Amino acid sequence: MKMELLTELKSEASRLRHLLVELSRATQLLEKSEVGCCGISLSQCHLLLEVSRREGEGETSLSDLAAVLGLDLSTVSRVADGLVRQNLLKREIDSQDRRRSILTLTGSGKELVENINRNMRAYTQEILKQIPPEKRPAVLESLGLLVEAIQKTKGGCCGE
Amino acid sequence: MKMELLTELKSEASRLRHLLVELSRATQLLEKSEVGCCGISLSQCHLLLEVSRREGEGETSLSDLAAVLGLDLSTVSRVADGLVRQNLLKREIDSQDRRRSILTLTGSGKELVENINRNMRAYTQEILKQIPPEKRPAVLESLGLLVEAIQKTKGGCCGE
DNA sequence: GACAATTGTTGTATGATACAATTGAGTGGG
DNA sequence: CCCACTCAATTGTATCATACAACAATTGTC
Repeated sequence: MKMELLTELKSEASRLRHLLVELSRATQLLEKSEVGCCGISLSQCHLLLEVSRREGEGETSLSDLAAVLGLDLSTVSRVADGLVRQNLLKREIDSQDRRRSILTLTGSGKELVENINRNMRAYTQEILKQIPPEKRPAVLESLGLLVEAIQKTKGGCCGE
Repeated sequence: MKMELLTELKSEASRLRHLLVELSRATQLLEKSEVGCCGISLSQCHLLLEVSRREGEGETSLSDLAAVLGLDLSTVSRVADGLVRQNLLKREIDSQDRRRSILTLTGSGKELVENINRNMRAYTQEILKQIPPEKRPAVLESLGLLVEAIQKTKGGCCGE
């Protein structure tokens, strides 16, 4: 009995692994095809969307973004540079704490985000349409479970 | 009626989008943490695993890999270079068609792949353990549906 | 055998990223 | 009040990942 469960876990794990690889390739191709069209790079896009997502929930500093995006501050600083240079973001010094830079969307920034959101919305709808309507709730629920499970599992390193 | 369905599609799409972003971040962090430990880079790891996966199903050339991995030939060529230099892969000229290079794992290559597989197996099992056993089959099925759906949806570009 | 197509390599450029060193601000203890 | 300490951001430097273009070697076709 115990044996069977273990075997099952292993075979499920192997399937999961394969699916994760597939998924990663699929979404990568996807992002590649989406990008460039907007005139900004992929990481610029991520950063811009994150700033947009956080507007209304208080001000966003570079270190906030670094934490959320899981990137080094220096990386975020440079990516933001690009967006500021393209007049999509504005950098302002926080008057409360003058070490912090606050990022906000400019007018063109907002427009671009609107555009990107429109396209992403259309795109995810297309994906959903490929899935039978009655299965969609299950797919979303499952994906949620998976994301949570991955986040909980802090990836141990090879050697340890 | 129609209206409701449309609204539902939209709200599901929005949730899907959010989940995809989360998933992408989670797996990215994951890969980052896994990598480096094996002494090879992330793309080297992908390539190496792909070569390993294809052993037994015939010989693997650089363009085969480029196609499967969705990368440019030049990229694959250079990534493979690194692995050959580290004596993990062997490059041999196909005697049937001397333009082609056939990649095969060396002894150390096989060892490393074994190691990586062991760790990835352990890791995906850990993820699965975070999901209630009765839900696992549904999660796997859903993920499969999703991958398929994404692959079918050829990503249209922003502007179009 | 000339020419088009295929396979791979190399030059060059860009993007994404991290780590280390540095600068400029806040902060708390003596 | 000043010093040591911490924190936010920037900049220098290095590496990896990647693409496109130009080129070389082969192969297959007519």
